[in-house]
Amino acid sequence: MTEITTKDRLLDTAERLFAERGVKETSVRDITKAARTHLASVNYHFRSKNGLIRAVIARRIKPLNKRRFELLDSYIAEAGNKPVTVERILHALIAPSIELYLENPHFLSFAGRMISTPDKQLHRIFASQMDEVFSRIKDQLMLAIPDIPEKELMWRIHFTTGAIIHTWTNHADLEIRSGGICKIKDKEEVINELIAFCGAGLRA
Amino acid sequence: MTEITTKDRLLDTAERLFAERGVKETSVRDITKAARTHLASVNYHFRSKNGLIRAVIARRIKPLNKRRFELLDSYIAEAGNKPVTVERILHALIAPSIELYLENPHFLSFAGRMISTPDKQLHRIFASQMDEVFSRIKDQLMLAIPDIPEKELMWRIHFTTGAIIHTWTNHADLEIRSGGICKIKDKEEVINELIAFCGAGLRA
DNA sequence: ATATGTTTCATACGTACGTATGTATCATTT
DNA sequence: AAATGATACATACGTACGTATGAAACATAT
Repeated sequence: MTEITTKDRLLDTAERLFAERGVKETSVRDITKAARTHLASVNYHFRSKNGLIRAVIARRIKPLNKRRFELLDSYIAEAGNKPVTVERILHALIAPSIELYLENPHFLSFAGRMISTPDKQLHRIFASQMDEVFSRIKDQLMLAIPDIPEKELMWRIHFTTGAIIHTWTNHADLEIRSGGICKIKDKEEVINELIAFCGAGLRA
Repeated sequence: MTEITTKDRLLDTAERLFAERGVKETSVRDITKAARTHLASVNYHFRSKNGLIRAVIARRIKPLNKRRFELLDSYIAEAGNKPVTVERILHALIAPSIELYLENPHFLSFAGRMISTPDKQLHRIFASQMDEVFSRIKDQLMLAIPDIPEKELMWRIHFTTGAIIHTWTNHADLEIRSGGICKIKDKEEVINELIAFCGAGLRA
């Protein structure tokens, strides 16, 4: 509950409020009040509100992609000379995000929205990180399903991304609409459903 | 270029600026200035900024869903006693939105973002409209692919939605990343790719 | 114990915002 | 032509915002 430093408390609180209310809708005063510190602390620790936003993002995004690459590399090593299966490639892409979501839902609902933010600077932060991931995923998919033309593959990776991100941002609606039977808490189920859907879509 | 009434000019301008910059990031002053009218006109014609936001949404969302239902109904009639194919069901869901996007890209990139807005009131406007659509789409899909358990179907409709919305909001990234080969302007291609991907995913 | 660097805090500044008000202009009807 | 209602407009109010400043409290090291 109580974090060690003010700086961490600010990061945690900002992350939560950004997710719950939006970035523009959350004032520095809201954040510092909720973090039980003083107004000037954001400017002291992060230079500006924008600095805080960037710090919130930086804290989570690198570890997430690191985990994806670790998984992907392990599957590549495991497969030896043979291509990694589509399902394993998707698992490396999807599972780390769902795991992160269940550890800390705030960041990914925030991030999911920021991926389509009109703020070009913020958008670029996420887009550049995703480019790395897509590049590696695409390489592996081209080995796994070599018959799919590149153009088609790019569309399908795009749709896959959409399905994943929509799950970060809008699973609550699904839970309500499904009368509570589709829950993001069912981690394995979410991952398996995403992999089944996107896997079939990719091979289509 | 020049619209007939101030009211329409405000709607068009607001729609564009909301899409380009975001709702919170667009001030009433920005809108009225770009629409070449005076500050007070928003309050006069729409009561408040919030009223303007709602009017922008109302103008587009009903006709969009009307078109979807028209298509779906025509496919149902055409199929007679037999179930409508998955591909036709998806066509009724997808094609009207891509067509609207190409007529007026502003609304759907705005709407795509608003579907995951933390603003509960705004979110509800979109979510309630989508509930209607999902309900009818789901009924038809249950006839088309009766072997898929309901829970699984709901997940897959959710993923389908994600793929579509992500295309409204983030196709520009795909176009860049693909070196220009995947373009939303290729209407038939986008629709066909979406249908192929989601169709395969739904049947998986 | 004193000095030094770090963190906390109260407060102030300038700006931008949504909205309300009062008046002026225009169009329509009689 | 006069009256009436709709629209346009300039302007003011109060509030909320991000940031800056300078002093206070605290911790650490010598």
